[in-house]
Amino acid sequence: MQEKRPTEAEMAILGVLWSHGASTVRAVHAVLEPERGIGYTTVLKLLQIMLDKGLVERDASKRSHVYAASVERAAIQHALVDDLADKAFGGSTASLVMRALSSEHASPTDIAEVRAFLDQLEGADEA
Amino acid sequence: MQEKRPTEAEMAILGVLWSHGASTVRAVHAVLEPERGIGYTTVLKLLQIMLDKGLVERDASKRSHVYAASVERAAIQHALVDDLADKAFGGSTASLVMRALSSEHASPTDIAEVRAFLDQLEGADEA
DNA sequence: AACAAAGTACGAAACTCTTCGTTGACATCT
DNA sequence: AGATGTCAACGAAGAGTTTCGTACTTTGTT
Repeated sequence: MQEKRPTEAEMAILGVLWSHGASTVRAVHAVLEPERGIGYTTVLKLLQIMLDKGLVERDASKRSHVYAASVERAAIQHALVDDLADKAFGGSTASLVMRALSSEHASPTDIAEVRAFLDQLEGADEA
Repeated sequence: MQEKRPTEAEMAILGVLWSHGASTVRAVHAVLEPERGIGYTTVLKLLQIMLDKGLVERDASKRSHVYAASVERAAIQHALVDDLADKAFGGSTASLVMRALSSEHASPTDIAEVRAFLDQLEGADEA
């Protein structure tokens, strides 16, 4: 069983791999450098560490190795949410959700989206 | 402006202070020792660090200092949720919420709770 | 072949977090 | 007063994370 729960820097890299697909170190660096001022070798090192941890896979058949996420975005998101629920909400997912929805960052659009999602969820239950 | 975002161990201590109210080091330790096997001096040190950071206040007028949380539970929960939304959900609170609700840890009871909360939220909007 | 460009690998430094041992102060009991 | 117990303060160690400089390798160009 593998350890879930990437660190902050690892999440930034996974974010790139998830949205851009398999990428070279250079490509990942090109995305991350402007938004976080991170060096090339830092990205490389992180990817090597993540390879050790099993968070990414790589194709080393060409000179520029190509890295791809080997964990699913949804799985990691679940792990992080459950972890936060445990640490800060006594394990209650419902508390976490309600707190999230009462944030000023939750727009009416967010609320509507969530409600639609909920309708769909319950519809599936009854079917 | 103060740094929000307690670490994991700090959250455990804040949890005790929030639910038990102001407490001595010994009292906090009594709660945390069984569930996490943490030493007395570790709790003390953590509380001293948290005092520096402004996460707790203390009354040192008696021999056994009494510590109290100086941040609100809701505020910290908000900060942590927003932080997670940024790091793992591209800043979208709605995505985070939906992911939380689709977890196997979200029971039908949780769903019902959230729906009720949503009804109330929208009711308030329309009023 | 020599040189430059682009890559990977490695090691180490700087930080943060967590942990606890040790020390010295103070209090209590006999 | 002396012994015992309780407490705060401090320092330091170990682990994990993030960072990058340096060195070595491979490829391409002249």
